[in-house]
Amino acid sequence: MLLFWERGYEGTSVGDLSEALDIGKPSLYAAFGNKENLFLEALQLYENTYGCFSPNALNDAPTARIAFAETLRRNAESQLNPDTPPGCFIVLAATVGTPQNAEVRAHLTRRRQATRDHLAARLTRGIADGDVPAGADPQAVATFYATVINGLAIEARDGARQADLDRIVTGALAAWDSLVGA
Amino acid sequence: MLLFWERGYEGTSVGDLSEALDIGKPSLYAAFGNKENLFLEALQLYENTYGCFSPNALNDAPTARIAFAETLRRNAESQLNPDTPPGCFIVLAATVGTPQNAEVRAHLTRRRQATRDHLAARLTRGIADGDVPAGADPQAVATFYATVINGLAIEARDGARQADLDRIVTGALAAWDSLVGA
DNA sequence: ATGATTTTCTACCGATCAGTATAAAACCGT
DNA sequence: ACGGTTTTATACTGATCGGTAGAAAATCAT
Repeated sequence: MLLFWERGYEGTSVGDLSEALDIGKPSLYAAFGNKENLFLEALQLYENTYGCFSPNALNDAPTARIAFAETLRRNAESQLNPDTPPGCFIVLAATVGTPQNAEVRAHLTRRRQATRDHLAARLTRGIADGDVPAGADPQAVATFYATVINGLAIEARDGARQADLDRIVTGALAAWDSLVGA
Repeated sequence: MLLFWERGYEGTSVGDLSEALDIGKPSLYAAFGNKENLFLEALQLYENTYGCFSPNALNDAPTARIAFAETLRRNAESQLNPDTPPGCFIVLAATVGTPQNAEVRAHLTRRRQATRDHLAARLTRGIADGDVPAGADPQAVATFYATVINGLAIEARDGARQADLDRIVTGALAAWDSLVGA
């Protein structure tokens, strides 16, 4: 997971993984089948542990605004966890590459779309709960914050510090009223 | 340029380039030296033609706010130019990869930093011109909008449409007053 | 048109890629 | 201790990587 996170799907060879895990390549293939499946299991592990996006933080908060604030703050923090490579695995590991790995990229695109859908659903609930104006466009607002989350991954890779990311989050949250049409 | 743009640095082989240009590999090497230099020349061509960020649009506008609005709108449009791959070359072509290509990634990181610096410089000028509050933090504001620009590249790659990107830009601009401390 | 120069084509280099055949070694219940 | 099973280490496959040697072909000045 850490190697895929640091170098991406195509930047990580099965030999690298075999060496890092101190396990022979045949054992690796016996356990995971092939490189793509191994990557998908690493992605699953990522989402279950260090994942930069937490649906729980989104749903547990009492209002949509608080939920988004908490989600973005956690996101900014997890993107610079000193124990792991900077930036979000899902955003960075496979955005471009060879045609033969298109399926891996499509899988990560679907994960990013899932994040967008989670954000939009929380806004829809906020409208139902009455803490978001009825005229708000959940898809549009969700896409804006998803864009910020994606952009944070690049910033983190470029060497941004925690204070930098926190300021970005604060700026994004400042747009809330205008975005939801308050 | 189009191949590197579509597939990234490591996702594009010299054989692919040789075939696409209908030029033998030895001719390619005679003209460009090696793959890395060829990539840097493709990047130069990108910045001179389709580049998603235009310093001119930033400096020609009368106020910083208008400059940022124009810059972001042009950016959102160029990221979905139907004649070229979606998303910004500089953001997408090499964000992760093998250690041996670290220098290529560092080069693109420097280009992204240059964009950030351009944005900050325009804000500093805005303060001098009096159209931006004196208390504004140019670096912080510039980093926020750079993050949005980076995030747009991912959105474009994920299949966003022009209206989607335009809404993101509108949302980002809505945060202006709060960001500059008006 | 000719001799010299440049360009291009074919074929190759060693290294590395994802993936595997084979056989030794470790483990297991009995 | 033993036969049967699983795991592991070595060594390999064909394909592709970035890059190049050497010969053929096209170009050029005269």
